[in-house]
Amino acid sequence: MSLKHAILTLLETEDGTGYDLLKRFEDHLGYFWNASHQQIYAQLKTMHKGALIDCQLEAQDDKPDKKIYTLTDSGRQALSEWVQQPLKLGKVKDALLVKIYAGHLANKEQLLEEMLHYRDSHKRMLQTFLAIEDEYRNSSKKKQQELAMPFLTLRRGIIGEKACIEWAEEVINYLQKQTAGANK
Amino acid sequence: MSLKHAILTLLETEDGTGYDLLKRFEDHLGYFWNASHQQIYAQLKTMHKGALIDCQLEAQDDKPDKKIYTLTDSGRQALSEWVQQPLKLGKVKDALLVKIYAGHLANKEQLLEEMLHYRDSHKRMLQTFLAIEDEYRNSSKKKQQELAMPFLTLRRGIIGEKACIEWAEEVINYLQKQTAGANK
DNA sequence: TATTGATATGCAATAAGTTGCATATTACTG
DNA sequence: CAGTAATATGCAACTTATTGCATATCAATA
Repeated sequence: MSLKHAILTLLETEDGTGYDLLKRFEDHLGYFWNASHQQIYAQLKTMHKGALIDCQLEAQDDKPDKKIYTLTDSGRQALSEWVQQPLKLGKVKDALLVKIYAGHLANKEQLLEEMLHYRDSHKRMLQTFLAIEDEYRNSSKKKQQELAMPFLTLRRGIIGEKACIEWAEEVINYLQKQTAGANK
Repeated sequence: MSLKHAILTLLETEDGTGYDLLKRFEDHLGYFWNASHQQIYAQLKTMHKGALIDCQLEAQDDKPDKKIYTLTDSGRQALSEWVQQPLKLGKVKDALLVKIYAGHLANKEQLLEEMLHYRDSHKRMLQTFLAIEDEYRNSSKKKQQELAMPFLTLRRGIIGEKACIEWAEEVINYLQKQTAGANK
């Protein structure tokens, strides 16, 4: 399992509650890892039982207590062991491609619309990433060195989004020719 | 679930046994969908129960019987319904990026080696895809029209692999500078 | 002739992920 | 003052996927 390792990674950077982690998945790891709050809370419970993380209750007036999780030595070790050992190649599951593969069954106009939407989503994502990149490039040398590795994951996002858009344009181009031809 | 739809898609192109489907996942959909044989056989069973597919036993001398599955009308309809309706965005899970994110904990040489291996795998994959592309471009106009949509999925593969390689080069470049610097 | 690899199928246990529901507070908006 | 969104947590049921095991034949190889 790797949600475990994703959580260890986030906690290694900074302690936090389940909710914090959820936000950080959305904001920082969102491009390459997703997890629902249910999954995160369940995983934290398991990891706490397994002594990979500690939990401090922070009482808050009126609000329910926060559970702030921190790495234990054992958790830190598990993380660095995981980072050392090679990964097996991850499995891909892209339903959109299955759909395109079976695209002759689809209404071309509808497919075109979906592709336009797909392209635009990815364009928006790219803009977001580019803004973060800009911020990084304008930060201090020290900060840049600190964030060098996370920055490389951002680069993956940027390069990946550009690829998505490039491909989407090809598909859109093809579908537009098709639908234009059909209306002649 | 979408393994169901991936299987429907494959069977729509051509009837086949579970084993055939496994091979076709590996050879054709491999870039964007993976499934183990256990998953496929179990899914076929479920789909057969649900009357999305039919099953003809083909007796073979000595060898165990083949179960050749074909789409039913109901299966064909389920597929075209699925193709019509818009998808929700798929979730990404890329453990390598989690690892890079936590890369400051890793041995840089080891990480470098893993990235070199990653790049080379993707280079090989790209070569394979380019060869298939070449084959397509040298086939008849008729064939090209028939395979237009699957060809677009191949294009996704090609563009995606190029992006992987480009990113890998960036990471490798960074890691090489780091390890060189450390040895000075 | 023994072993390996490809063909061909499947069950059972476990792990991982999704969906739906549930609660409780605070802060903002209409 | 009612409704919505954000904060903060979790259970239970269900679906989906992985891992390990199991069987049986045929063809080629060592």
